[in-house]
Amino acid sequence: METKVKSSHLDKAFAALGSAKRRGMIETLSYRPASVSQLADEFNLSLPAMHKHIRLLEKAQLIERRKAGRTNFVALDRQSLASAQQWIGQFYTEWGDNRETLENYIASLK
Amino acid sequence: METKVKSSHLDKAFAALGSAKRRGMIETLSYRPASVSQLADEFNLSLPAMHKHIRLLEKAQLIERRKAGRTNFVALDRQSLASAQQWIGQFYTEWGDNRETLENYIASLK
DNA sequence: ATAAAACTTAACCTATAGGTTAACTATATT
DNA sequence: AATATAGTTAACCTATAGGTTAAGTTTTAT
Repeated sequence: METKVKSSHLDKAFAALGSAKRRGMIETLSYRPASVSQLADEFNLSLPAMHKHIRLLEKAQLIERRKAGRTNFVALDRQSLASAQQWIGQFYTEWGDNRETLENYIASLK
Repeated sequence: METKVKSSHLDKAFAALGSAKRRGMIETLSYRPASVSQLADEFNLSLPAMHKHIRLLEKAQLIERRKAGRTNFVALDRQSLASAQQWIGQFYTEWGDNRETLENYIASLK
């Protein structure tokens, strides 16, 4: 399994996920692709504002975009999502946290 | 399984993870707790600069802090990491992505 | 040919990130 | 008591996020 990803991609992916609005867009796109206008409409954003979110998500490679006529469709690209999840997975594992508490650690230093 | 988390916490956690430096700090803390000075030293940052990162990570609840004498120790708090991972898990599943491509979707609209 | 639709781009504004240096506080050492 | 250690806080600077309005472009509809 390949885990190493260029750091700047993870930077952009995590940063992009740091907005509830954009996470909402990702949720929307998890059901089906949508056009820029449809998203702008759903999230009550002007086209220029949505455009900026789209570009951010695109640079983070969280979505892919394809133009059809005058309409721009975007779809989720689950690979960056996977990379982000895997990065976290290195340090968090579902099967529990049996590490010492900070308190114990400090006590152990004395 | 409880998935719902106050949106602003996820906002802060993901935003905090959107920096390679801070992800490095999290990796360091995944081995053992450390003091603010130790981290500043390891990451070649001034104390005020490190202080800001610490506060960000703390507000995102990615770390906990405890003062012992004049030294401030911080340790990973894996719960926010878990929340972030779970959020992503809703939309990305390891067992594959058999969804249609954007291209196919667009074709299907005609 | 004209006009409308679906963006895109540019100029602008405000807030926040992330660093700096300088000054201040609290704890430990000599 | 004086000094050094380990932070913290404040004032400042620059870059970027995320919105706005206005203008420009490309494609479709009339």
